Amino acid sequence: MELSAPEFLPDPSLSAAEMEAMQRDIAETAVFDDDHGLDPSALALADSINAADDAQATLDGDGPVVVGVDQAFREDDAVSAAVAIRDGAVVERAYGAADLEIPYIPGLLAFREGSAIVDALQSLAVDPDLLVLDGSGRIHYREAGLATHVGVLFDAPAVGVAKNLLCGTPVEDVEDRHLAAGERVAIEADDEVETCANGTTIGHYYQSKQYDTPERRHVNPLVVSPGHRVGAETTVEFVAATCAGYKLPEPTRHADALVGERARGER
DNA sequence: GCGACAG
DNA sequence: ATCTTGTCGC
Repeated sequence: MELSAPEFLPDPSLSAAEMEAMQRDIAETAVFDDDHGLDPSALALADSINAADDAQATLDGDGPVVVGVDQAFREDDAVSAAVAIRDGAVVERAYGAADLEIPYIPGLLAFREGSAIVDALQSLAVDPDLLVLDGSGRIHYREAGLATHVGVLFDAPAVGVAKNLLCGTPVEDVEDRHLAAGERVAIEADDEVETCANGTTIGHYYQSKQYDTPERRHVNPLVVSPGHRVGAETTVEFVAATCAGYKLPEPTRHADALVGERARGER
């Protein structure tokens, strides 16, 4: 992939104030509406074809390309893996790495892990139809979380998938009740989100998987939000279409597994 | 001042 | 995120 907005490269040496200022610019550049020419059902189709036979799908290769990205950490550097999936089959893998120069700071995650991700994506040959990042996108203090930052850097459709809520208020308390598979609860901007009006839908809780009997065993919902060029509702559709019976989207699971072995020196 | 805070 | 095995339940 080729950088589209190099001026937004996540330079870890910037001051916190400069990082925040950049995020405000990124949020203004970001598009939180559908601009991708991607049909959620095309992704669902790709997944169902999946188990059937990857080999054939790989040969055909005309479905949308979804790229999952994930990071892992070592002593003092971050490694990133990008896995491209088309018609349910892995068609390419790319790795990246970058020294860890700053600690984890809520709201500034992209400046800690971003360089490794950029490194990986720049070496990716295929042109993704959708990027799936592990973290928030629009659900962010300045509407410029990791998924939005990366999406804007490459001007590619992107969504963020997180396991925990960074900020914002769900329209319904999710702590009290376990959601059923497929359920979604909107997350609205509140005072913590400085760049848009309170009440704006900035993402959703999405229950990608749930056990039949929530009594003893339950699964926590995902927190999904638009990264770039995808609306909040479609973000849920995309994530739903890429989850194949597991809590996390398939592209993310692949990236997870690969980056794990890479970080442990297994590859 | 205190709490909250993706990975 | 990471340090880490088995174990309980679906």
